[in-house]
Amino acid sequence: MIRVMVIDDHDVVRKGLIAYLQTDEEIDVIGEASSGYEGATLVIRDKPDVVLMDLKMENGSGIDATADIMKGHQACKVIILTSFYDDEMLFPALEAGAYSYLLKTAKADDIVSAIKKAYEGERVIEPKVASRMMEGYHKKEAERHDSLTDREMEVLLLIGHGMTNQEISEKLYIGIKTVKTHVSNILSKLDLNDRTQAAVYVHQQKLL
Amino acid sequence: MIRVMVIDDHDVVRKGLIAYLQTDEEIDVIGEASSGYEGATLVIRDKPDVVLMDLKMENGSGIDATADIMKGHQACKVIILTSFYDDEMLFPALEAGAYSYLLKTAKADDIVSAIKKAYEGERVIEPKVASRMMEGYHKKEAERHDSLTDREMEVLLLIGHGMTNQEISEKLYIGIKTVKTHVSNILSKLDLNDRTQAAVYVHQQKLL
DNA sequence: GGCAATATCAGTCTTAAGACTGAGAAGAAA
DNA sequence: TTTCTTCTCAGTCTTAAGACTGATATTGCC
Repeated sequence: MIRVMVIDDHDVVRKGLIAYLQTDEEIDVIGEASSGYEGATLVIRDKPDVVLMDLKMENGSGIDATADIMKGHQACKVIILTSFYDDEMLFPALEAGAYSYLLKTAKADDIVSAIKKAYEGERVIEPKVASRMMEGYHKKEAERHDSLTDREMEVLLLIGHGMTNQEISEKLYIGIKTVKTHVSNILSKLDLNDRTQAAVYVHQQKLL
Repeated sequence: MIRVMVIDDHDVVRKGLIAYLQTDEEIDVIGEASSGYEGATLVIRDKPDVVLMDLKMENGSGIDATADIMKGHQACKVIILTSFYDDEMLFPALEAGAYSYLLKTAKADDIVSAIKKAYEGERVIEPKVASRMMEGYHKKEAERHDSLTDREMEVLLLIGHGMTNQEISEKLYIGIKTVKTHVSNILSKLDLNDRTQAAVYVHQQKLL
């Protein structure tokens, strides 16, 4: 039996996924969690063979949770499940220790298959995503140098929501001076003139 | 038995949802579809009591599919399932004939409950969404009356390009004071706080 | 003619933005 | 250990933004 844990903040998806997985004889769902933090804790305690992890969750991202898991239970195979539009997260996910990377548009049986393959030591990277990876690789290689840090990207996305520096500082629990520093660095790195152009950038690059 | 059909282009979600629903004794899943078009056809042919419809699908939206269904099988209760960020689709959905409107962050049992309620003639509108609806209602009511003038729309789009007041004034051959007046009126009419939010608005409403 | 909507612009005032300089702390990498 | 990066924050200074009030010209409508 492959011991599996499902982490997804969408109750519908999680319960459904579990119900479907239970129909397979080789799979045993030993636990579930609705947040990355809770999930990481459970994984380290119960040490499942495979974890199905939603990438985007309200309380803490799947990336962070994956990184936490790898610290406490390195043998675990984390399969990232993601919706279509965040394939730019593939690299951070793999870097954090994710084993496979699937789109939610994948067939349900592909998920089951990916679990079994992961258990046997074979990675599955969604073809669509993999091809984009190759396209974007060289570009990003050049851009990466003077690219945004994690924190800066975080701030940039909040600007893309239309937030002021004050609001961002409250959201991130940091000083407004710090936010201003981040914003200045963002504008400088992306060669933009003001936050409005930054917001436009976010939407044109479909970062949101 | 309540005869249910599930329409969702995410195979994981669909299969999972079905597997979960089948565990309920009162519910019988009689069909499924991975696109709105295919789903509408099946619904009209097999006439289920309740339809679970994903709002965002790759091939044709859930709104259109719902409208099609209501033309061919009006007694059908369509429950819209949606992710968190498209509550602006509530009105179009209800207009198209949707019966209930749930977020995917809802508990799995809430979905089951919503199906039973729909079958018995009771609507379920997600509270979070409903409250926003009330907020947005008057706004939209007022918006249609004194929506933006041609000139204001012109200015709004330039803001959406990331231009400053100075640049806009040069582009339109008018004084910067005039631009400021337009901007103030735009922000007031659209209930926004600053030009950054205006730029975000432009892109979210796909005006550019 | 009178009326309403629109577009234009002035003046004043307050504040958020952003540039620039400098610097301390933590962590990773060499 | 030293070095580098990142994240944090302070202080100063300049300017663009935006609110508010008020004014004039034009157009179309009743």
